[in-house]
Amino acid sequence: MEDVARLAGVSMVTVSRAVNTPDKLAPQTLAQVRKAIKKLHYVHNQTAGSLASNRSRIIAAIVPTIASSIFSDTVDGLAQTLSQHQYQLFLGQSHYDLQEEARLIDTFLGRRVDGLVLTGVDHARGVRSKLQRAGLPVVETWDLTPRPIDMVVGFSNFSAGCAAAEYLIGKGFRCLAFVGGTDHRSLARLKGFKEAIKQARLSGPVVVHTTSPSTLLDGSKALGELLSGGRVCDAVFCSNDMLAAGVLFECQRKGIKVPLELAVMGFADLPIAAGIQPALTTVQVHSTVMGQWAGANLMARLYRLEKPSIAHDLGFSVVARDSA
Amino acid sequence: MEDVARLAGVSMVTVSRAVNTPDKLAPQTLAQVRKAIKKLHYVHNQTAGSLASNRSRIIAAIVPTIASSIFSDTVDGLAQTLSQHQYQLFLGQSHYDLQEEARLIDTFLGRRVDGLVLTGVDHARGVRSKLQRAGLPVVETWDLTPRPIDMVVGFSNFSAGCAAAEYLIGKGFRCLAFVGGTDHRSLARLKGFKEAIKQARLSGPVVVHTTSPSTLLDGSKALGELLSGGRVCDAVFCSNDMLAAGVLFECQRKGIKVPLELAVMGFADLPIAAGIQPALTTVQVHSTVMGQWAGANLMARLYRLEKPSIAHDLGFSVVARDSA
DNA sequence: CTGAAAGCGCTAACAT
DNA sequence: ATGTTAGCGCTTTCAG
Repeated sequence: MEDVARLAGVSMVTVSRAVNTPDKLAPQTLAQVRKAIKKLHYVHNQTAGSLASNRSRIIAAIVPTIASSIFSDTVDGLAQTLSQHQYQLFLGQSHYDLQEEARLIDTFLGRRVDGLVLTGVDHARGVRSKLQRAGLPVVETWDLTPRPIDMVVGFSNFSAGCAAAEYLIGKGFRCLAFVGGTDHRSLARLKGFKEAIKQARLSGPVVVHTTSPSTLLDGSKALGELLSGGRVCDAVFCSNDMLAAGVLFECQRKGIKVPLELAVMGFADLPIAAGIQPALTTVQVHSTVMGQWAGANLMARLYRLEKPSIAHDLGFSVVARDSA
Repeated sequence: MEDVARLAGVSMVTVSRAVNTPDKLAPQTLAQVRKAIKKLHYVHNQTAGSLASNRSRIIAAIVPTIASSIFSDTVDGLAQTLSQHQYQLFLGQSHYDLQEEARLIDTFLGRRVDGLVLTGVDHARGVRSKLQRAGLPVVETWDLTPRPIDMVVGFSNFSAGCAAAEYLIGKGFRCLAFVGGTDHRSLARLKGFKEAIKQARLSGPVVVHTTSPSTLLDGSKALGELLSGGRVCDAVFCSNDMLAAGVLFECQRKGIKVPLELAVMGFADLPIAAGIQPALTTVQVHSTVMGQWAGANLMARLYRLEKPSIAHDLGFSVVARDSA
């Protein structure tokens, strides 16, 4: 930077300003500095900048997994917003393990990220207090809670589970099954699902647990378990669309007619839900918007533009298609 | 850090060593320092560490998109390797735009990443020289080239295209079609596909171009175009499995029997290929391994453990299933 | 609009 | 095994 300053005949501060706040310089000075930067192939060192300014322009996001497409839209929405503000994204995977999440949070804190996006509202002991002590903006996503660490955007997994059961019961199905993982959010959906069944004075549901992340293959296997069980169900609610697609494919293989012999319902409304044959009835959530909201509210807080809202319920909706 | 040092009755370097190289301390000293760290809730500042040590422990990866699952396994493989070495991952999306890739490279260089993983071997002007001048390890993926920027791991997209055509021709299909995007790698596959058709003295192929990233929906639409075209084809090669799945679903909707009336072949061997009904014949590539190789060779170079290889051909294989 | 001085919080290279 | 010294490359604050 000193070399650039010398070549441009200015001081180092001016070079710094040329990089960070170009509008605060006289156009001519700016032009000279830029020429010098180009000639010397100068690459501004953001690390030093971050240290001096105490601002990293980095946001970290932790998702359970990126290989399953369910969270990638949220990351994408977040990335969209961040790139508009020259922010970079650190990505971490918790693999559905709260301890792993806690470890990632520690390293991100050490790297002085300006903000953090978490998946879910269920965390390891000590995480809440550590983050509050750190005082950095945090957004929890994909769920709601009356007591967020800082901000939260999502929807009620419990209500979504209820809605799924109500939809199926409304369609006349009487023996319901649930296929899903054992993470906090899947279990919340299951709880809602059970509650609605109870309200309708039906028995069940039959439950098959899969290991997270739940894949297409888990769906196929789950159908097998379901069929070998004692009770014969007429509808299955899967806690994500991939699982549901796996069930659907297995039905095709086994010659089970959907929805006549078995209704199938998914969750998330991934692109495959609308594309698959028969089209999948599912619960739509606003995956991309969650990421965008997280990004926007992090930025709002970092730029002190406004008092961002603390909680935001994006809701969900049952999308009725052919499979149920 | 000074506070910790004082409380533990040691100097700052000792605290630094307790964090970075704990085995170089006497067990007792280490314990004292750790106690002080805990008591004061000290969070080590890696940014300052990076500046002082000139090493960020960050690797940046640029993929065309994360929302399409095709590259997420590579990112996952990379992340696996990095986490073993306490490295963090910056993720950027180029959206299939070389200029966008170049911009991302600039910001990553400014953040002094220790290494870079790129998708493809086709880049904007000036990128090669800039990276070579920066002197940081770079791995290009998902393709091969005789002249890598630094290291390259992948497979020949041209050969994969050939292999697809040869497989279909070997199965007796005579009028082939290609559905795929217009990025460098898809076009290389198309080139190979054409070459093999020419070698077999057949005419065609019929080509339908989609916009990248190519989705399920693009596949459905592409089948429409294919059917409305003049020539009636008996086999389609899709440049990724999602596209192929879209074609398959559309065939089901239109009552076209696969593979009897139309054979469908995909690319990448995503989980859906094996799961879908009928199971999709496809070209398998080693998506996760590419990421792992990239990570391992970046680490090898950064730790100077060995002279890493410059180019690595992971190959591919045609997986024959039911759709073709 | 531009500059001088004083760090940001840590680590490398030497010492002991 | 631990400490001392001297920065890493930038930005902040305050002046002018």
